Parts: sequence; C-alpha cells; structure tokens
Amino acid sequence: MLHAEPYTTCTVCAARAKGFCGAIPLRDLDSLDRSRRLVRFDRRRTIVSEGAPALSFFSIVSGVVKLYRSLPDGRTQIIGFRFPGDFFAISDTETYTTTAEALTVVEACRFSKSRLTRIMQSFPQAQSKILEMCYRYLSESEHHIILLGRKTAKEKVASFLLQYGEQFGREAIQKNHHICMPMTRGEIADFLGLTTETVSRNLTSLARDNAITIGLPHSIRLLNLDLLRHISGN
Amino acid sequence: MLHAEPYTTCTVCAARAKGFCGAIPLRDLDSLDRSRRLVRFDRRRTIVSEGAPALSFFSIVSGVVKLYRSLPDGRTQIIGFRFPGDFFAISDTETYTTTAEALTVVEACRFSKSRLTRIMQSFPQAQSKILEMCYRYLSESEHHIILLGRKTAKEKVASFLLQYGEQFGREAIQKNHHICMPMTRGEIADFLGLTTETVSRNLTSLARDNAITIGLPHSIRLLNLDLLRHISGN
DNA sequence: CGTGGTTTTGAGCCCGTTCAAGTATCGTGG
DNA sequence: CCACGATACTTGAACGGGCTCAAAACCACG
Repeated sequence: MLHAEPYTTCTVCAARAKGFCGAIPLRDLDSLDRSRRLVRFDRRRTIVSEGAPALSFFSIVSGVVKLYRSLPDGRTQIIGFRFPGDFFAISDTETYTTTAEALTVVEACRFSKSRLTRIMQSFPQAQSKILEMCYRYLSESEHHIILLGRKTAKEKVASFLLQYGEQFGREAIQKNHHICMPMTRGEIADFLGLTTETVSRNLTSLARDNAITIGLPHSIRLLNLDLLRHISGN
Repeated sequence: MLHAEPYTTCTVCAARAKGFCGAIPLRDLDSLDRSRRLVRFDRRRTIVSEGAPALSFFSIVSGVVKLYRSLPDGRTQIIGFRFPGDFFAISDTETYTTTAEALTVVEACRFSKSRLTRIMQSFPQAQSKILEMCYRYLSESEHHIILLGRKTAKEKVASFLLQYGEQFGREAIQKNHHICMPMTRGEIADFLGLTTETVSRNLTSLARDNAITIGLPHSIRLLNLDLLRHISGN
C-alpha cells in the first residue's frame, strides 16, 4: 500500500525541494513528519483570517493560495499568491496580519508556532532557508510596490501575466502552452490595484496586440514574451 | 578620552537595543566590534545602487535612509524609509535589488556578506532577530501595498503622516511637537505613488481641516491624530 | 540681495473608474 | 446530457480624481 494518499510522508513530498523543509537532512525527516499535520482546504476556503490569533504556520504542498488585506470599508488588496513550497501565515505578532484563501484545492503542512520555533532551534539550516525565503518575499513585495505605485494599467496587466507565467517554467511558456489561471478577473484587479473592467479591457487589448490569446477565461496563452516584456515597462 | 567619536564601540551604541546586534550577548560585543566597520554618508549620498554587486549589509546607527527602485524610463518608487536600528541591503542575490540613499547624514555599520553569515552562524539569536525584523519589514511592505493599491490621495497622505510620526514616539506627538521631515514633497510623492503637486495640495487640504499645521515645509505638527486616523481610511 | 531649487496654486486634460447593459461560462438538478 | 439560474466576463458611455503643464510664491545659499 504505497502512497495510498499522496504526500503522506515528507520523504515522498513533491514540494520538499522548494520548501523550507528541503533544508532539513533526510535522516531527520521522521522528526519533521511528526511535527507537522497535513491539512486540506477546498477551493475558496479561508485558511487564516486577518486579525485572528496567530497560532499556526503553513507550508504549501499543492495548490495556490492568495494573501490579502482589507480596509474597514471593504476595499481589498491582494498582497501576493503562494505556490507549492511557499509558506504563509508566519509572523511574530499575536494575530495574523493578512487573510489567506485557497484559490484551488490546497494541501498544506500546518505547524504550531511553538513547533516551528523548536524546528528552527534544532535545525539551523531550516531557519536559514526560511530567512532566505523571506528575502525573496521581501523582494517580490518591492517588485509589487513599484508596480502599484508607478505602472499604468496595461503595464500592470502585462507584468502580472509574465510574473504569473514564470510559475510554469520557461519551457512550458516558450512552447506557447496555455497557462491556467485559477483567479478571477476581480482577483487580478485586487492584485493590481485596478477594477475588474479595466483588467478585462486590457487583456482584450493585449490580445488585439497579439501578445496573448484568451481561450476560456481562465486559460491564457502567452504568444509574444518579448512584446509582453516591452509592454510591461520593465 | 571617552567617546571621542560617538558610537565608536558597540557597547555604547544607542542603536544597539533596536538593531539585530541587540540580540548578541554583551560578552561577545568585542567580536562584533571587530566584524563591522562604522561608515558615514553625507545627505543625498547613494549608499548602494540597484543592480550593483551585493557585497555588504548595513545596520543604521543614526540618520534616515530611503530605499527605492526605478523603472528603465526613470519613474521611481520609494519602497520605504529606514531608521536607527534598521538594516538594509540584505539579500542572497548577486546584486542589490534596491537603491539606498541617505536622507540625512547617516552613520551605519557595514558588514561584508561573509562576515554576516559567520555572525549568524555563531550567534543564532542574531539570526532569529534578523528573521524577526524581516517579518516586520514584510508586514510593513504589505501595509504599503494596500495603501498604494486601494487608497485615495488624501488617505495616502494622512496614512504617511501617521506612520512617519510613529518614529518619534507617542509622547512627542501627543504633546503636539513639530516632527521634522527630511524628505521633500517629491520624495513623499515617490513613496505614495503620487505627484509632488498632489502631495502639496493634500497637505494644505489637511491643514485646512485642522488635522495638521505646516510650519517650514519640513516641519509639520500633527494636531488631531483621531481625525488623521479617520481620514487615513484604516 | 540675487539666484536656483522647492513648494504652492491654478486650469485643463486624460486614464481609470463608475454605472449599466449584454454575453459567456459554470455548476446544479432534472 | 441538457436546461436553467447564478456568477463571471465583456463592452460601452460618461464621470472625476489625480496628472500635466504653467506660473507664482517661498526659501536657502552664496
């Protein structure tokens, strides 16, 4: 009965290479296995809520998570998307500062805060890896900050397509494969600081430019990466 | 000849409590002293440049630093400001991802990347502290992201004043002291994703609302914090 | 005092929003 | 498998917040 459920143990986990757990030596994976709990969330499920007591930390095994913050009047802004290997809901504050929601079915490893602290103490390599990933998230935030502050709508949409496309690797895109986008136009808008309508208009505009083709709304093909890069303003 | 130059040693450094070095035990401060080099930058000096080889890491002893990124056509966006105790220019990339410029005279401790790595290996508490500060910077970035993506000009300006004012502590502000702002209107604009004119207009508008008074352009008094908070949209 | 840069203020315009209508898609139950 | 309702997406027309361009006022420095 091998792998009755996928990813039941850390040794066979497909996300390990990308995740912080990749820094933990093979011989200690058993100990890691006992610290975590594999949890599963349906599409659209809120995983943690802004303001709720921060008890757990999550490392994604499969699926896509969106992180967002809201203003009291309901305006919301998506901070970023997280993919297999990424973690979220980390902090040293009493309460979560962002809400995390599953965009697809999500499998993740949940660690209690205290367990995570113990893991970082026992495995300095794990702490280094987490720090390294924090640098990356910081850099991605800065990338997003200049996008929000200084780019036009069309530049934002082109930048988003390129950035999101990178998830699927060079080859997949260069072979003009469709990339599948689990987020709605409204979510793209909440990510780019725009409205649904503006995102829609600019996607069709990019399609007219022959930079992309839009199949079903959630399947987009990137036709001309150089053109997209040019339009993106970078 | 005590303290001929200010902050010559870690033991007397005013920024130690706030900085990552605060996590290093007193008895090891000598070793820290030998790892760093105290450097001084004039106002308006670029400390590190986006794209240049990332060789050093800086921890601020005194002064204010602005971090920014630019697009190829010159549009620039300020990512954030850094104060005594903060660090900047950290990353694990080959080149710096942001430019850092001194807004005032700045004194900082410079560490080579390899020295910093060794310090983090020798003092796990220091690594934990750096990680903790990264969480804070991440949270601040997220705060800035929702500001840029979803707030109006007036909300942005009010948010900025409140956020910047916090540097000076509750008491100073509640006693209606002037707060001194070393950045120009243009820099506030580059931080908030606006233009100089819009910042200026909204500052005078806040003054008309009796939320603030503007003395000399770089000295602002926060009159009504509750009103500012209300206007800020949070 | 003059000179150069910063800040303020004004007038007009434009990009992205808002409001509205129409169309496509998805999920559900028959 | 199809019909139906709900939701998401697209497209159009008009509005308005923030930008651009321009000029005046202010300040800092020699």
